[in-house]
Amino acid sequence: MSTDPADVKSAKRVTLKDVAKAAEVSLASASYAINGTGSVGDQVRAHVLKIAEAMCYRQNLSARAMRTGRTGALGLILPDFANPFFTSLAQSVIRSARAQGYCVFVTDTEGDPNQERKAMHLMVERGVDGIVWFPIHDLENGTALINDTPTVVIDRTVGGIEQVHADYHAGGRLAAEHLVALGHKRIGVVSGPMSVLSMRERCAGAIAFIEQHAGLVFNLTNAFSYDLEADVRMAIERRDATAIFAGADLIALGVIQHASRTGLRVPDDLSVVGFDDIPWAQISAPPLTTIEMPVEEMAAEAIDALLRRVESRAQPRRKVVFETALIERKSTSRPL
Amino acid sequence: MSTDPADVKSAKRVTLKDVAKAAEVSLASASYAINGTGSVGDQVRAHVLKIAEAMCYRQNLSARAMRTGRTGALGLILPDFANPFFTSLAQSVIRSARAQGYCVFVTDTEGDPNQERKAMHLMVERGVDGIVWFPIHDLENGTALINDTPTVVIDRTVGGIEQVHADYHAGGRLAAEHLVALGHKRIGVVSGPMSVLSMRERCAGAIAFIEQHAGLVFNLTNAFSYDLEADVRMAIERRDATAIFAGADLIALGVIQHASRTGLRVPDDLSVVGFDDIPWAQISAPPLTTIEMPVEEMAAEAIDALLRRVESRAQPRRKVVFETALIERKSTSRPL
DNA sequence: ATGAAAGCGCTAACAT
DNA sequence: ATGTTAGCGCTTTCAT
Repeated sequence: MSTDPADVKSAKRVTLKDVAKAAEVSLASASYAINGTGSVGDQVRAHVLKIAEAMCYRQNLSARAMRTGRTGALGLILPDFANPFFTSLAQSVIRSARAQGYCVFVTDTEGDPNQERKAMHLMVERGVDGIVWFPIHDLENGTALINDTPTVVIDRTVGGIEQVHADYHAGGRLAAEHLVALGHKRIGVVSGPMSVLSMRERCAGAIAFIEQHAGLVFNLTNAFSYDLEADVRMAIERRDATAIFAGADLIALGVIQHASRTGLRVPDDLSVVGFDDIPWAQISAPPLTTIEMPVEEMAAEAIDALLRRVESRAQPRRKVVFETALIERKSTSRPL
Repeated sequence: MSTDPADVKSAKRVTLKDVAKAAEVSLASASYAINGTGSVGDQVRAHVLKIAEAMCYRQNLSARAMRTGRTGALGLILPDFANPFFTSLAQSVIRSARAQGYCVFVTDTEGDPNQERKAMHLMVERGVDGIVWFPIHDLENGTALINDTPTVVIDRTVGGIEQVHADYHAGGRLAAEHLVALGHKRIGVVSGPMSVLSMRERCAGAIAFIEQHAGLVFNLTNAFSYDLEADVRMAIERRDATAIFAGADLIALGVIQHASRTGLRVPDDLSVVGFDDIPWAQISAPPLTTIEMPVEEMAAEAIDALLRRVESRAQPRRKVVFETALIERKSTSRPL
């Protein structure tokens, strides 16, 4: 009579054993049928599958993990969720992983190396099959942290671990070339924190080209932030640069807004190039010209490399470097 | 001699048994010591802990999960990572969960109800202790999907499941009040997709107040997107509204940029209010006046409610509603 | 093709 | 306070 879910009982989940019993086959056959492994007769398989479906059977992946040593879970560790760059990356990683049948634990470290260490430990305890790691800083050697769990590092330089990078140096150069090609002679640089190699390289790439083909008017550092420090605000107000290369889009956006607020028109009075191509870049006013890295491809490569290591730990340790590209929008033009 | 990790062997992880053996105690005592459960002598506990540390012991949480029926993992399911609103929410959920010792599987459904169903199943299989769910649409009844896993829904209305909402109606009214208080008499509305209750309520709240205290010049719908549809672009260009309420910040930003592009100054010629207070709102030009919901508190409440249900399923099903607030920035002013 | 049974690492009765 | 031991649900070897 009552098919309603009022028969809650203790609501125990149905197990493979229940299915096997209901289907009147052995545990093994049920397992074979459901996983498509061993050998089972066609009608048996079909029958088991039907029963399982009818009983709403769901595998217990913890149990399976214990037997197989594989959890089918991956970990993603990144410094800060609030930063839009990491968000794009997270999305790509999660989707790539899903496409390969993996689920991902996501955690951020709030920029704190202590939390980072704890996060790594936690992932290992949880038995993730692999870790995609965007470290806070470059590291001499990261092997102690990962405890033999297959890991690939994105964007940073960490000894002893496979890495996926973009060609930051070339990217910086690309930005500078663009500015010089436009005819700019007096160019300023506002870098992000120089503590990470990827930032040093962007700026080195840009500066080398600028010094050779134009003039470097200033070279300042700012936090990885939309808010500008006093010295860079002053440099903008001094107006002796006709163009600025910013080491990150967030900073570039800050530059644009400070310039606008102090009466400089972008791009007429001041051209601005960023780096990263975060989503915000498209909706800024004017839309930001920037250097893009192929985030999606980098994420896919990270996952591929990771799963390759999961299959067989004896992988050569590689570092794959992706090309960057100039995305020309409206924040740059010829100097007046 | 060689203490270097060259003795890789088969690199088997050290188990509790190994620790117990090395510490010369029973498995149980080792477990007690490490989990701080049962009763163990102080020196024994200390000894076990030291050995475990020295051997780099890490619990196997799959095994523990199998015994205890608890995985210590939560699932977060949301429609779309690219949308900045979900990102803030995800960050808050992850941090709240971490504070309570939980790790979270994150997945997006790309706005596809099919993927949503699959995601729910996957979470159940993985044995998450609970699910924080931001559904794509409102649902008559969601109980079939969750298969008895404790779940709390955010922002949507789903029958049979605990919910955490903001007071959308009051928020919409707040926005309208602000515009009317500024002296606007001709106000337009650009809503987001009306298929979800939270959007219908925002707009209902705004429109009711506008019709009573000013004039509703137009009432259009747009996708949840920065890009504007033809009819709303035309409505803006027609210039018979001095202010616009947008059902979402993303849309508000689109309105601002289209207005600017067609020669309207914001806020002088056109005031714009949004809804959500996404991170981008602060950096738009001009910074966007908007209605904020307390995302962090909502996430914390969701996690709390969830964990309460995890402790004991026999919780009354509640719906908790948070207040919204007006964030006054620079996109609104008195009409000229 | 199918079944019986061992055991993954752990926790929690239960004995001592 | 400490030890012994029975499973949790599953996969997989080994018989049949």
